[in-house]
Amino acid sequence: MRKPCCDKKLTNKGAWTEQEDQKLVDYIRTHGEGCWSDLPKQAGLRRCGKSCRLRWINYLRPDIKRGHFAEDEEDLIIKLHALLGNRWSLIAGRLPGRTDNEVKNYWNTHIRRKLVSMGIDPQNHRLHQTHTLHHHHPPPLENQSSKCLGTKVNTLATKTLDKVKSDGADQEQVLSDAGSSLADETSSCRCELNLDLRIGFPLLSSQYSEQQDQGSLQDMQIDEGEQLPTLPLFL
DNA sequence: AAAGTTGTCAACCGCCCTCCT
DNA sequence: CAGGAGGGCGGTTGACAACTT
Repeated sequence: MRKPCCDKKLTNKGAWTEQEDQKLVDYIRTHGEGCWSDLPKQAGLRRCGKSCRLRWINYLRPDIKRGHFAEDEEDLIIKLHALLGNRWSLIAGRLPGRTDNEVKNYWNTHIRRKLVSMGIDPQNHRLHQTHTLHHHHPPPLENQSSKCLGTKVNTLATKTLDKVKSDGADQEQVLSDAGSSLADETSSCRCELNLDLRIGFPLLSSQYSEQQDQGSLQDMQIDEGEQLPTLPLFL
């Protein structure tokens, strides 16, 4: 039986009060982050150390960017999710001022639903069988490219995660390499993907939705070698 | 206006990993 | 090497708000 991390009878739970926030902020300003297990006692808080850490990281930290996600942030989340899966902390690490919790919540409440409504499986980023963008130009793109890309991306994702996990691997470099590597890998397929893993892309998801709403994507012709819209990823 | 439903997001839980002894 | 402690993470919950009937 695992020991609880703190005595539940002596700790408060639920929403933090302003006074508690102030105590936590004051303590960290003076002593810095670290040693979360001792912090509550030192700071005079009746909270579990983990709860203090979470409150600081997700809410009180001064460099946190709160509020609505920008379109380019949303695009980046989708791309990184296609590459890394539910590794929210890694994804959040690429979004300055965003926390893993915030990214995870945003994914579950906004992006996931959006992808589903567009006929895309949010887990593997593939189009469902019943949806196609190319009604007038069979065979559908997803049949040609997704099988080809799916395997490559899965392999690449595994490699990427291994690198990120391994000692001394620079996350920035690994992700950058993964983007380039995938571009190389996909060059043999019919269509190319823009996998630039940075904020700022030529076609934003909102524009994509707009075009889809207007039906323009359904009739869109994609010539050989032409670049796909960057989102969503047809993996 | 009230009741029911859905959406959002802060916070908690418990598992896993790493570090230290 | 084994075991414990602490930190980090992803999944889930629950309170509250917003919306619908």
